[in-house]
Amino acid sequence: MGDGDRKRELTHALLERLIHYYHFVASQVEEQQSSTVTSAEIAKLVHTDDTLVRKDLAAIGVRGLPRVGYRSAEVLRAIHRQLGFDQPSQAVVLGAGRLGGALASYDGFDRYGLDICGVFDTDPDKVGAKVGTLTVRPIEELGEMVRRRGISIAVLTVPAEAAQRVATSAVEAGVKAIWNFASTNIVVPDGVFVRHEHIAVGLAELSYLLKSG
Amino acid sequence: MGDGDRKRELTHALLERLIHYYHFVASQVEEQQSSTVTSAEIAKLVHTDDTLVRKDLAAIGVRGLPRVGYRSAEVLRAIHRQLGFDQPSQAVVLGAGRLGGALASYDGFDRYGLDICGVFDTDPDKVGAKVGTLTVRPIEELGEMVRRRGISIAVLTVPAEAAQRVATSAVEAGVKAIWNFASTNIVVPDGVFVRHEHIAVGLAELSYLLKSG
DNA sequence: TAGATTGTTAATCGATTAACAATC
DNA sequence: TAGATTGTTAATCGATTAACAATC
Repeated sequence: MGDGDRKRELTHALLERLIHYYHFVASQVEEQQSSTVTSAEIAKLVHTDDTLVRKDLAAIGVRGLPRVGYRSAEVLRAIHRQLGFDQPSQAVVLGAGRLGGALASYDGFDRYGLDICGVFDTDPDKVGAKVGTLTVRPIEELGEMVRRRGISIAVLTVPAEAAQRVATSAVEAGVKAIWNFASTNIVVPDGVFVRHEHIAVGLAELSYLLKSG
Repeated sequence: MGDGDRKRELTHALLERLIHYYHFVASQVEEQQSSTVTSAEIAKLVHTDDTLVRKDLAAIGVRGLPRVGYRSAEVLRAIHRQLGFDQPSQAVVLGAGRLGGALASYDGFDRYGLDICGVFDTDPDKVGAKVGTLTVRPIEELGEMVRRRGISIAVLTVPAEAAQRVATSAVEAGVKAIWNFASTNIVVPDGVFVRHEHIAVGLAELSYLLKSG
């Protein structure tokens, strides 16, 4: 990317906040008649500070109107563009257990430019089953589909002992990022992103807050 | 809590790192014969810096051995104590769909002092079904179970339109924290913790990294 | 001892918050 | 105008990193 490129690297925290803003502003637009939203309103919904909201919006080029707030449509459009929701990423889910099924049939992804376009499993009993609008396919067909459709992301929900093997074959087929729900580390070549999702963390944190707070 | 109390408030980030350390040190103990681990080894597994690992461990009172590292058992014990894994928190899952089922049957919680002891749904077709070792119960029985067993956490996986209603009845029954997977905000009285889990964030972030990095 | 590793202080960095000016 | 809200700079805070001393 060139020096003059508008798109700067967003930090994890900012990215997360922008997605939250997007979510809540979109909800507000659906539920209410108002076409504008103030930084204080967004801040309240997202449990953060209004100054931070203004700074974040300024960072992605949204200008507000003093005494009015921000035009909701403009906020949505800016986040949409900044996060590249208009260039959808295609993903496959590997493992058609309960978690894989939940993720594959979750209909909240498309709003964020995410398209789950396949579910795979090794278990012959699961192959052929319907998961939402998708049909579970045998894992042998993964490589062909990834190559043919240029799929870039794999969502890994297989058991820990299969995780490395399945991840390796996904990467060999051309996947560039792995969202890993298996409770084990996986090793991938340089240039492949891995995000390890540690599902117990959220609950453990709540539990800790209860005990200490 | 008194001034002299040992247990200080842990930040979100530190809490998350400690859980990761716990997870990986425990795995390492299971897999290898070594009973010690260095800060550099932990740092590599968790993708962070070895200085930070030493600082974190010092913060929870673990002392290492120069030229050797840390005794794995001591690391585990300290995190275990600090995070209160020995005083288990009991939780119920509300909503027995795919996601609720996945969470209710996930066996990785107990290691962190978390005990899922009930699954509830309104759908008569789901009531009575087995989810892991649990049986789905009608939501009408929620209050009684929460009161009788002193359950403090509810994991909310019902559809958005039911979220507020179900959350309210859980709070009325005595639940003190809600792990909210419904894609809507819920309002609770002061003193009740809510953690909103926005499932699309992880995937959206990977997608963004692919497009920009 | 020499060397590897921990432990800790200081420096840096970035994110958040506070203050207030600018604007309609 | 007065007042509500954005926009932006400066101050603060906390987390991370770097440097290096302490230790076995």
